[in-house]
Amino acid sequence: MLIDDLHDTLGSKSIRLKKGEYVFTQGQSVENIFCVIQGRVRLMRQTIEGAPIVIHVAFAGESIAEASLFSEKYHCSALVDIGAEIAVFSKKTLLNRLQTSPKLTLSLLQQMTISVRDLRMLNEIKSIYSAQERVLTFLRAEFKQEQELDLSLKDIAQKIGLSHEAFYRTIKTLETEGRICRSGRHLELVD
Amino acid sequence: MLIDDLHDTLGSKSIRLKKGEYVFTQGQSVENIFCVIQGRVRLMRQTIEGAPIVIHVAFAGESIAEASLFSEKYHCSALVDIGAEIAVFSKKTLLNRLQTSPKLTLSLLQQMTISVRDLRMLNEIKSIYSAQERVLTFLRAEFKQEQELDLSLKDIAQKIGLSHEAFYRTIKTLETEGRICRSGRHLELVD
DNA sequence: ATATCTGTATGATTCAAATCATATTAATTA
DNA sequence: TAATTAATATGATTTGAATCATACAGATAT
Repeated sequence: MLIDDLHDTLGSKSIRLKKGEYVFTQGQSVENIFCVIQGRVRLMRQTIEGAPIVIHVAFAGESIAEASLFSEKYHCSALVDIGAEIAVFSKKTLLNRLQTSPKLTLSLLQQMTISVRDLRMLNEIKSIYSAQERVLTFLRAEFKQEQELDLSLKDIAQKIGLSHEAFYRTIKTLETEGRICRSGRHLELVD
Repeated sequence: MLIDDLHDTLGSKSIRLKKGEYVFTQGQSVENIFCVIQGRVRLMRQTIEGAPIVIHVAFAGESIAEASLFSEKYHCSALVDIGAEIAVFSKKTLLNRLQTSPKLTLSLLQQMTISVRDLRMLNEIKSIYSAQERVLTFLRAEFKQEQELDLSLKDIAQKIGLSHEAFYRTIKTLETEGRICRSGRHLELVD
């Protein structure tokens, strides 16, 4: 786990934030890299014309802003979703340590490759026009990576680029057709 | 540039492939990581039900399959688009060198952060429902990163998740409305 | 130079997802 | 516990992007 490597190498300082508070905001200069220890953080981007969109939802154990390690400014905002404890690592110090700690760098690199794969998968899913196929493909992808992610249906809808109404309807249809099973917000593929 | 770092550290071996040949295919075990020296390579993924979708188009200077550095199998296929010269680096050797060469690892890491940002941007763009707004947002994003990418209109359409017909129509409308300028396949934002 | 394929372009039509509206239930907060 | 907010749900309607079809230009290959 990345956070352990970070902790071993850098020591740790942590902050507690309540729901609604920001870890950082879009455009701020990048001073720190963070890890969610507890709680949940939502990475959002303010689009110029429309509503803010959620880029990522980070759960306990995940690092955030690693993608900004080589950037001047944060390209998104991090909004605390569920009261969180967050480890803080100085970007400058981290960059220095990376020069000499291949283990840490590899750990980060590995995490980034996972992000890339996930993002590509999501892009692929979003290229599917039919809502049914899109949802099914998403569920198959989720199923593969076996990590129970607890997102609200509304969040899933946003993640895969459907209106929440369309998403509700789609999962209802899929359920009636017997292609998925539901228990509350948990969705499961049949067969 | 990553390829220089790779070359310095690993030495280089290169292959020449003609249009239509595959550098690697989805599901093959990952033995090598590649860099495009000349030509163009299309990363594609075969979806189960539908048409193959283009994940990425790699131009000269870009590495491909770095995201598979920690994977067992390639999760996409690399199809040569324009006859290409491609540098080949053994994954195993590369992974070994990464243990001891922080500079190389950082170089890779930096490239991955760029990929992550680009992919997030694309996801954001694909969340926009209106074709016009989607195209405009794409052009704004392209404009920012200043690297003239020479994709066919059809490829751009696919990239941003529009049917090519809808894309042709949209850029036509945007042009008539004076919001973009066109010269052949080159699109430019007005003001 | 000719043939073949691919990209560009536009028209006609369909259809499914967005949108707007309104309840109902669940989850937070006071 | 009550009050408030957010998520789930579903109906009615609109709209605009996909799809199908066809044509032409440009690029590639023979």
